[in-house]
Amino acid sequence: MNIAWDDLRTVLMLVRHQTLAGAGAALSINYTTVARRIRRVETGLGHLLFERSADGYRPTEAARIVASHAENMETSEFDLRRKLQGINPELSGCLTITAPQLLISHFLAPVLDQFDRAFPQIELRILATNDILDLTRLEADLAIRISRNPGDMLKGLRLLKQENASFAAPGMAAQIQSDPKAMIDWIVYDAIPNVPQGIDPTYPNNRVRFRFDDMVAMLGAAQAGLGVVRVPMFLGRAVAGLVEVPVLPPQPYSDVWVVGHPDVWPSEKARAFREVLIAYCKQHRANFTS
Amino acid sequence: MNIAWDDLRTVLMLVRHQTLAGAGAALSINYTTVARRIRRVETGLGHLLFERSADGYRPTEAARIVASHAENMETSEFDLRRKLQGINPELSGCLTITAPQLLISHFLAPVLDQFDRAFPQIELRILATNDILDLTRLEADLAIRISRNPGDMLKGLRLLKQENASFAAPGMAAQIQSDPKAMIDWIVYDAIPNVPQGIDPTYPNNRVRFRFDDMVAMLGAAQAGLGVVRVPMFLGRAVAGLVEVPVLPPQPYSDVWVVGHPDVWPSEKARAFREVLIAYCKQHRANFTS
DNA sequence: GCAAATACACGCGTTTTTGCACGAAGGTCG
DNA sequence: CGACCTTCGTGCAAAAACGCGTGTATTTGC
Repeated sequence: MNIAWDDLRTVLMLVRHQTLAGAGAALSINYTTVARRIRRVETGLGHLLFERSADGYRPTEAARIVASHAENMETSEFDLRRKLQGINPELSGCLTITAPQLLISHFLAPVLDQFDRAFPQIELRILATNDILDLTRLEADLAIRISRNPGDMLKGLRLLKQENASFAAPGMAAQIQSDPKAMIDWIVYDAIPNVPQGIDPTYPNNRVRFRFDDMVAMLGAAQAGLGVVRVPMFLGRAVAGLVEVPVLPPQPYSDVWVVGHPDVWPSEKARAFREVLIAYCKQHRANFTS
Repeated sequence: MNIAWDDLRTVLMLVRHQTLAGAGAALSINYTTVARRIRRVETGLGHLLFERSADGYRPTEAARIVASHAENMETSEFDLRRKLQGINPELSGCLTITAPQLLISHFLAPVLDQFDRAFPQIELRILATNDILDLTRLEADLAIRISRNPGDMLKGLRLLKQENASFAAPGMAAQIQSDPKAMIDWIVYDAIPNVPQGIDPTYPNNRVRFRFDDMVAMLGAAQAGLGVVRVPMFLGRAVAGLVEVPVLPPQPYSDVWVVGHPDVWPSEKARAFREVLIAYCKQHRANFTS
């Protein structure tokens, strides 16, 4: 008569992943165990939940109903874990931060060092990705993001105003300076596949030479002298082998924010990290604008 | 990192019951297991959840937070089980009905017999109680209730209009008839502790002799000739050793309803039971009014 | 048309979880 | 003040759950 809640979670995972192995991996258990739990919950509820086939378990209508309620339970679990994280007074344990790779590698790395020295009991976990992680699902405790506002229902603090500008390898920079009317090759980001707006009329001839989907590769190409890139000012300045070129005058760009879920935001560990982070940003804010 | 949902339920039960043994009984597990699970979830979450003392486990603030979220999960579980019950097309398995004891013993018993003969695959479970069971928590699938409306958010169908009247043992009835002006002793229900209103002026002298908290005992007392009772008409007529006395003319009384949760209501088993029930009530509705 | 890959089913040995019996501590009542 | 009741903690054996290896069916790719 009594149904195990963990079995409901197993159903949810199987509905999501369609295969025993996939669900097992998501739960960090063997797929055989998934199969056993499914059989158990099926007999317990008195409903067939999946049609077994050679290419996986196909959920029945009943399974979808189970899954949707298990999803509510999962939401409650995340709510709970965030709340507990928020009231945790310890300055020890794990703290997960996410930020764009390039922001970490070319600017934030010293913050990590400082924080680790100041709070050696806290194990810092860094997720360096351009993906927008789901802070509601506790994929990270705090996120450092480049955007116009915190977004969603998140709490946020603006760390830095920033501008972007045009950069190129020194050789190319010299060539542009010596012949402003010559054709200027641009390396642009896939998402905005045109020559930037607002180019100084001194340089009338511009074209897109390459479109990239990855900023790291773009910087490499620019370093190799393949063209001019528009990047945030801190980044162009921080990358060796690039110099600013006056083709594109500095323009306002999305700001740098630290954001977090309201539940997690007040936690001691998050507060401690923000303190170190804010101090560091204040100290180096000149890097971000002209 | 991963927290077992069943452990959260265990925390919920311990917060509710305060003692390991109580929580264990509620979960049908040994109390040592409760203690072990609590320890496990405490280390898993990194929060102390209970203060151990000789008279039980006292929840901390963190435990209350866990419990409140586990309560949401429990609600989801009940939602789920009702939904599944509602879409269950089987005419087999268990069906739980609740009704007031006296309604069952003096009127509904034949329905149970008929239903069991018509649907032998369905195991009928009867909760004969005057308590209002929580259909949301699936304490019963259907309830037969004496009330003015279905109540809550429940679906309902009015089965019978009924009236009540005054009954007494034959000896007492004869005495009342022979001497209408003599003092008439009443046996009344605790909840309404006065002589009923609307008594025929032919019988001017009335007093409360006993107040009871239990209807079965009241009937016994009336059978023994201790006084006059006001009861639903079907009941006075069905009980051996009582006859109607004209002291209190028949009055409208709360009706008989069958009610159920909207999720469970459309289930095949519930539908089948209602069919038998309604037919039986139609056939015998004359018993309930004058 | 055949081989590789993928996915499930089943049986066996191991690990984990659970229940039970016993003992200690604190509170209650005569 | 002492017997009794309730409650929790611990050690041990039984039971349940689990992971692994093997076998089979079906799909995919060449």
